[in-house]
Amino acid sequence: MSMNSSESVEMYVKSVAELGGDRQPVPIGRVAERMDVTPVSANEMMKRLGSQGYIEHQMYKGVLLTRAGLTMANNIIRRQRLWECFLVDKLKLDWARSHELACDLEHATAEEVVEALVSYLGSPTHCPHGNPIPEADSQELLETGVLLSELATGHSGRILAIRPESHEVLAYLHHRMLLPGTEVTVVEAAPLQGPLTLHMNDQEVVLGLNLASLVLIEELCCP
Amino acid sequence: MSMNSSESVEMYVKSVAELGGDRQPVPIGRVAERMDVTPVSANEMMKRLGSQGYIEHQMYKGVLLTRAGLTMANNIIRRQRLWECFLVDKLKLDWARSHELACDLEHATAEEVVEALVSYLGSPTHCPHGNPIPEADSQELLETGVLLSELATGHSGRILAIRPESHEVLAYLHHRMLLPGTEVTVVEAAPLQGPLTLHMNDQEVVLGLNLASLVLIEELCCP
DNA sequence: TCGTAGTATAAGGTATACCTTATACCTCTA
DNA sequence: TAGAGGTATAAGGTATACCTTATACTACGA
Repeated sequence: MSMNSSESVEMYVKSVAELGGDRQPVPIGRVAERMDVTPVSANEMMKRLGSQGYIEHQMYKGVLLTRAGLTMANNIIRRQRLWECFLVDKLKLDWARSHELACDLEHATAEEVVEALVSYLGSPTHCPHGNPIPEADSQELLETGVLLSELATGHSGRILAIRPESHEVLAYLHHRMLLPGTEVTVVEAAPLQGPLTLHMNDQEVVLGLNLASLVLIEELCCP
Repeated sequence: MSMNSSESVEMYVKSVAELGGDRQPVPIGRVAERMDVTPVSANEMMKRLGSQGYIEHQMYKGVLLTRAGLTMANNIIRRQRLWECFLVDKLKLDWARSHELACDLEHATAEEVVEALVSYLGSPTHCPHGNPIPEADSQELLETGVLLSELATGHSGRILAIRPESHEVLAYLHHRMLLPGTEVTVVEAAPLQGPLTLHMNDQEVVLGLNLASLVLIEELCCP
């Protein structure tokens, strides 16, 4: 019962959570991609995480988070999003950069710092990218909205959140003003996984489908 | 020319600086003690730091910081003391705990965060324990005041700073109200490295000599 | 159903950062 | 000046977290 979760272990558990490991088995190959390691390395680590009780490995299918794993993931995500709030709201740092800066800090943050940060920030509920901040030791991974990539042509919605994959993605979306709160309408969806054409802020914006799948939308029923 | 300074490397360089490696050779045994590793391990690491140009090893005498080493140490100390200010002034966390909490954060802090933190905190000049915050890339390790352990009997002074060795030490001194700003008079110095008897806040306080050597004093000429 | 893409495991290697044990060596003090 | 205590190095071990190469196995689509 060692409470030794190294930075590496924490990053893997967070990755599994962000790949949906709380609901469906996540293929280890996906984890390897996300962590930028070889499948062999990811496999080794999954074995370790399994023996430490954070994941359950279904052969040839993927890994699922256990309760302990989900709790750990939520606590890491909690820390990260709180730091993002601090970096953006207080330090006025770049919205797109905040994600990776917070990722460095999240592993070095004691519980008492997290709780003090919560009060200091006024108990924020969402990070600057619109993602919900889990409660401490939460067992559920909150999901908001539908993917912009799955919004039907002609339909409208308001951007709720951006899944913060990388600095690159965030900077790109920030530059096109695809930010939480913005209203968008899908004008056209090109065939063969082609890009979406969106109407927003009285402008037309063309967005790749993979990028659109990182944008979470609250569909507006009466546009 | 790799800008890879691992947490371990950073901690060793900081230790050497705090042991006076900017002025006199620090015996590697002292470094080993401070880092809580064996002399053999410290020796291995000193070899690496030497090859990376952070220290200079004088055989059987000790290690000295190079320019690069001193710059690194100052930047680490700068980060730590800034975080201490944030933790104590903004988050209202424990004065004694802030040192080690900041030590965790200091290695995970990007340059842009440091600079944003400086503005946010209003460019503080000293940490909550009274130690000066070095400028970015500073080449000089600032020293303030004289050691309380070297204050002559009968003399008075004002506490400038506490050398933050450990949580234990800080908690002890905090409990006795030995804080920056307090005025103290040395009433008696027991022989054979015995404890000091101090007069402060209309009370008598007895303090071990080793502890007194962690307290920095501005001597008051006309008590 | 066959093959391929993806998944699993074995074997062996690297780098970091520690450890122990043993030996040699220097410096300083009694 | 001799010995003790501290310092240096060699040799070999551990754990983590990666890697490559090779082999085997599974699942799924054509």
